[in-house]
Amino acid sequence: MTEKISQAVIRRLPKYYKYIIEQEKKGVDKISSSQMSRDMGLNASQIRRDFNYFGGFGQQGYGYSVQKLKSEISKILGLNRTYNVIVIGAGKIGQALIGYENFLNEGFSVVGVFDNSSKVVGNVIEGKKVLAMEEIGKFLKNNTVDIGIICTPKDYAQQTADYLVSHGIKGIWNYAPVDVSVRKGVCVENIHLSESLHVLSYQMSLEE
Amino acid sequence: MTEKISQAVIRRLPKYYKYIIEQEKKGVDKISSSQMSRDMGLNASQIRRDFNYFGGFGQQGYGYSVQKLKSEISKILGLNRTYNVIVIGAGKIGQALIGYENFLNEGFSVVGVFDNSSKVVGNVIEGKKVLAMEEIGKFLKNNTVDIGIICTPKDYAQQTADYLVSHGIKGIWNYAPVDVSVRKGVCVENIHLSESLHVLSYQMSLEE
DNA sequence: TAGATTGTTAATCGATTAACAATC
DNA sequence: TAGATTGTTAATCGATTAACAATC
Repeated sequence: MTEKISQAVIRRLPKYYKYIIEQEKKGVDKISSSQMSRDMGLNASQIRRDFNYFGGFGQQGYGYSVQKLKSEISKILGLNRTYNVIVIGAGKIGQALIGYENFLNEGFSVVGVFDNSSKVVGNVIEGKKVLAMEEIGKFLKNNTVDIGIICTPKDYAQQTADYLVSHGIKGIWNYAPVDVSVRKGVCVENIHLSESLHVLSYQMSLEE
Repeated sequence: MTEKISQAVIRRLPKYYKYIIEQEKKGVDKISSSQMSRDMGLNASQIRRDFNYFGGFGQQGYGYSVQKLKSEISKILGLNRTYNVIVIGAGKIGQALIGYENFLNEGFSVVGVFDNSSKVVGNVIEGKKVLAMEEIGKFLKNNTVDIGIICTPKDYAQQTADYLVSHGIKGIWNYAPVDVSVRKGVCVENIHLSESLHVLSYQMSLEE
């Protein structure tokens, strides 16, 4: 599998995964690319080609086993393990993410919550006690943490990322409205909620 | 301007907008595509071509006026007006969005908040009183509302969208973890936070 | 076997980029 | 004017899709 897999393909994988989970819940145990095509609004060739970048896990004349698809895509996405996660910044967005049950379902476990404000430190959110920022270093020494979710104000985002990375964190999920950059070998996803709001207003302005 | 503008171009516009706002804040009043290219990590030709889909607003030999770029892109994105917004579902995510100051900056005004739970109805969140779900109909009759932000549990998302659309709402920003569909003429942006988390775990699994 | 559907190649389509003429 | 930088075309690159052979 030396072939380079494009970002476009990768961004479709979570959609396939979600769809497969739904099918599984419905009790479906076999699915064809043409059925997926109709349900998901993607081209059937594209679906088959996407799967085949990873080796192809269908059966000619039959289709795809939902079980097999689920386990293969889940493996590709790295969802066949658990991730320990900390949340930095227990403001509104931080709190929302701590409680986002969907993450917990899927192997992401919030093991620590940190905040700067003495108003928040000590509070319990979704069963997690908020610790003071100064304790992060110690916490990271004593616990294995895979991912840091940055929910700080934007002026603290980069320094928070730097700090986490220097303490061995390998993944950053950043909700501060500014891109953070990290060294090679560390992964980051920058979330900009306003971008999609602007796309929405763009589209609305076309309708008039 | 009959030429079709691709989704790829449109998704870059908010990034340009954000960048321009930053430059303006720094007091920069002129910018070249090559400088933007370096700062944003995009190809300079692409930047110029993107702007030229909308008519081109630079000056040869000089570059782009930050003021002009800002006002043009803002106009294209439909940000030269105010949007009245309601939030349906005052759970954690709903609350986070109500308080997301960045929206308010940019002409999005939360005029109503609704929830089903009697535990929440009557509470005041960020200065907004939470109303009961039953009041939406009346509210929409008496107020102009442009956008509905859906923060309900996923099983209520589609019916909420249908209801809002039937009462004249033209834009839906959906945070429930399920795609909602709407009739032609109505705009929707479905947000799936977990997708980017899965892309993150995918990337992390490549690093091992 | 006949029918169905994948896997995979080749063709098409669309997006990105290089190049340079236009022009401030 | 000389220098700089846009606007725009043409070339390149990459992603999507059609088509069909492979095969269950």
